[in-house]
Amino acid sequence: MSYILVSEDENDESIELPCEEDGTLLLSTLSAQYPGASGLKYRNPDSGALRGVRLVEGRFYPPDAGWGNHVYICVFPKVENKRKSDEQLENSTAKTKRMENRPKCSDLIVLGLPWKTTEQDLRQYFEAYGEVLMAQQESQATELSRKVFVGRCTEDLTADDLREYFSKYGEVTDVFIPKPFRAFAFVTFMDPEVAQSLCGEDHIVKGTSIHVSNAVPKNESGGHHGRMHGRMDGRGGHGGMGGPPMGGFGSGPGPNGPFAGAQMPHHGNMGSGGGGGNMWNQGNGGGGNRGGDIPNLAALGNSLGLGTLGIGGNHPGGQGNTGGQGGVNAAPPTLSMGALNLGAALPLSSAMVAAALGQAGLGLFGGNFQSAALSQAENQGMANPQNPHIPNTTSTPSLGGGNAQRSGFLEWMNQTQGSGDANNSNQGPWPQRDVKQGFGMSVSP
DNA sequence: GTTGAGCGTT
Repeated sequence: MSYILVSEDENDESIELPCEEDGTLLLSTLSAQYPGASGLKYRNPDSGALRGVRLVEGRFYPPDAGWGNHVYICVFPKVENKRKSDEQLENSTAKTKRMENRPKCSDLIVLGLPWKTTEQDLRQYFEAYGEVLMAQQESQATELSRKVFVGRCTEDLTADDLREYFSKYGEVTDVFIPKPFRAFAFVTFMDPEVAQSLCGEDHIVKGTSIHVSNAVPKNESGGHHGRMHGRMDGRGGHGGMGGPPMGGFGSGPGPNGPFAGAQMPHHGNMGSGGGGGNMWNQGNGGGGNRGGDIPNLAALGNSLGLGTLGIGGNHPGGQGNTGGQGGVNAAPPTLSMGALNLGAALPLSSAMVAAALGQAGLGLFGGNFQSAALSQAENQGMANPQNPHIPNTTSTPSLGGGNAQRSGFLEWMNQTQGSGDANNSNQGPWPQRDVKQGFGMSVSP
């Protein structure tokens, strides 16, 4: 294992950072010691100039001559103050200008995370791009991961049997066997990692082959038994146009952008608006369980492995609520929606979009995301944070096509500001990065 | 027969 010397400043004490087997240095390794660092540079002894280190998809690549004995210096993203200077603005690239002209975003949704991903992991990864105010795994994930579902139980298996058997893996804090007999049980461990480690396995308990898997959240989705079926197909409603499927965000982008409704003091009205329909299929027409939509989204997000981040935020303090009254009301206590940033309600819908597109990836949401972070993300091709080798290049079929059967939400996403013309694809007031670049990502102003 | 309760209601 080789180490390279890294310091925060040219005169600071340096830290030896371990390289990977292929000789690269992981950005995450750097971030672990220098939170927020986004790059590396070193003094080229020949020219006396500073030289940047190549960074591709989360890996620093050594100079042609190898890492050598240079002391590498951390580079930190420029934060704030850029947009204030007209001079700098003029010097900036068109892309930068474009981004500076749009309201900053501060919330990211991160999809496709492994179940094992911790908030610490999220924080560590994203600190390279700026201050991370909040990194949250939907709150029940931690709780739920302590509990496993035990399928194929037989009636002779008692709670004590299960407790005794599973105790060899770790402390069992609870065993639940539904009555009347339903051929399954839940076993809760003290240590989530123990629970996690057992998932997917078959075990023999008292001669019975049982199957252990993740416990699915219960009491979710507004009473649809916690599953994604229910009325997500949006049929049977009475119509009306406009309004996103979730309802509550107003029929058009407000002064603060399309998600203003979620950020404004007044609550969205989950019960009105019509429109909507389903995220996945060709549902048209309205209806559907408004109140349940947000929890459904949450459930989906969780099933995808969802995390939310708040970066450098400038949220309207305490205002708004996540997705309107209905959603909040319908959210089970374990969702603790209040703990989510405002943007989080909508990132959940981003999860829906990404899921509908069969993508795992990133979504950026919210109002004030630092452009530095965004451009960093762009520069890195929005590599999958969990696997920098896999950029999210999944194609995005049929989203921008102006399909009349497109889902209400996607249609809404594509509408032109103020016009409500759903056929104006890709003309919405927010960048259609997800569509145009094929990333599983959306950015909202 | 492979996904749980009740509390009491933002």
